[in-house]
Amino acid sequence: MDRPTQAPLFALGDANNYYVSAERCLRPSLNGRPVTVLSNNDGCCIARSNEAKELGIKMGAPWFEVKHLEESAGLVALSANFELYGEISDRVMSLAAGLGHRQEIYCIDESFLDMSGIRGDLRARAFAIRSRILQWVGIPCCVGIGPTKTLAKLANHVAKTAERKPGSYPAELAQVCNLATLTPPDMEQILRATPVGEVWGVGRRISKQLIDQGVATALDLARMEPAIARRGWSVIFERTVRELRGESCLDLEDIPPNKQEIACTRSFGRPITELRDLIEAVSDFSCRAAEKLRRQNGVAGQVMVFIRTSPFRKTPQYSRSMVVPLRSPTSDTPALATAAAHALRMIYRPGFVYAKAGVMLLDLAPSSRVQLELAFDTSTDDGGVPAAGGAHRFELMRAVDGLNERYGRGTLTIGARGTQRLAGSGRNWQMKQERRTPAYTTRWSDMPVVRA
DNA sequence: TCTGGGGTCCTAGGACCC
DNA sequence: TCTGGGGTCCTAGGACCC
Repeated sequence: MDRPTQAPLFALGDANNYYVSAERCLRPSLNGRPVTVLSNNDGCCIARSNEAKELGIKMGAPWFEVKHLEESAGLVALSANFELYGEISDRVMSLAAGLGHRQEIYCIDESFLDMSGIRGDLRARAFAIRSRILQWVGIPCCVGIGPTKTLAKLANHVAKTAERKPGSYPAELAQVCNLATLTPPDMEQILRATPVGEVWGVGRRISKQLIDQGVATALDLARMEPAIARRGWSVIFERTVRELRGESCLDLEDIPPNKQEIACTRSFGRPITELRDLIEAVSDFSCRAAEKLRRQNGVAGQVMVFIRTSPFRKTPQYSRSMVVPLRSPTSDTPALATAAAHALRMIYRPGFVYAKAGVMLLDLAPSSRVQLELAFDTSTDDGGVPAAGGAHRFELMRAVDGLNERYGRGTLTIGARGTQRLAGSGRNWQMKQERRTPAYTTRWSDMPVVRA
């Protein structure tokens, strides 16, 4: 318990081209081929193999713009299978945890590790974990180590780039890069070779502003006065500069905080104009969002709904959202779905071609106390919105969630009749079914769809 | 024809109050 | 003609991340 205070040291482990690598775990025949994974409705490329990157396919590239590469270059495109990626991620994360004493799972394919005070050859340790993940799960990873999270991120960038583009950085930094062991001149070289836009926290907009002011590399940014960063941009950006200079400002968050908002949004697979179709979509989104909410034992105080036309089309544009406060916070699907439908009716305008809609649950709180209070409250909300209606109702919801988790989502749905699959109808539906090979099909079932 | 989804945080500006 | 100052709270919008 009483570890002496150490100089902080962080590692960032990150899977390479994660979604593509996950697909390759199941289908080794994809190795060596250009592969891309497509977003919902096969809209755009959200992951690319190195071979696909070499074809010039950009992150987020619309599928219709690169589709011709299927014919001309043997590009393989797959519809995303997020359930699979989640399950493989769990395995990767549990192995990566061995790298440090604490782990923060940052996203599906990245985790930060606290390596402060760990003795021995850290580089060798990271290589050992890396090869274990590759061997046992089949996912290639890179590891970056540094005295701050921002520098660990940068080290990871160096490790990945040195591997993929020989000559960009010293070859001995490929796959695992520990910036903490570099001499100051070597460190300067690395920073000088890194475009400022690659620094974690510097996005497109700030990057452009920095370059306009002659701050083009990570080294230039590290030499900026933090006060200037704050005055010119924000406190967040000041922190980025400090971290880049080696001053640790961001702690490891090994206990994930509960979400402050929960969203479910989709682009539609086809143009939508009718209110009826939007209501079905929004009911479905409410349902999914409510499940996530109950999973974190939360209740929502507000529901937000938005609808919008496509900004990429020349057609008349319309985009509106509305927040509906709930009289009492709840995680009850019908209550949330009714509120969402109510908001939708308020903002819907006929005559537009809608491309996207979403439901967000806001003003979240832990449910324990509220549920207890509601156990004695069976009143209905304003406008006929049923209130949560007691603890047994909550139990019913959880039971339905359990069935859906076990037998596949959509086994049982509440309230929304005829939930139509407007979104998520991928091009390779049959391939998706095929992919459920025994190694990963703990939740598949042939149960008939039952609608409550 | 066809352009993802799900988050966090900060800031500016308006409303309101004394 | 001239038209305070400072505080709080809320929201919309914009930036960032993967």
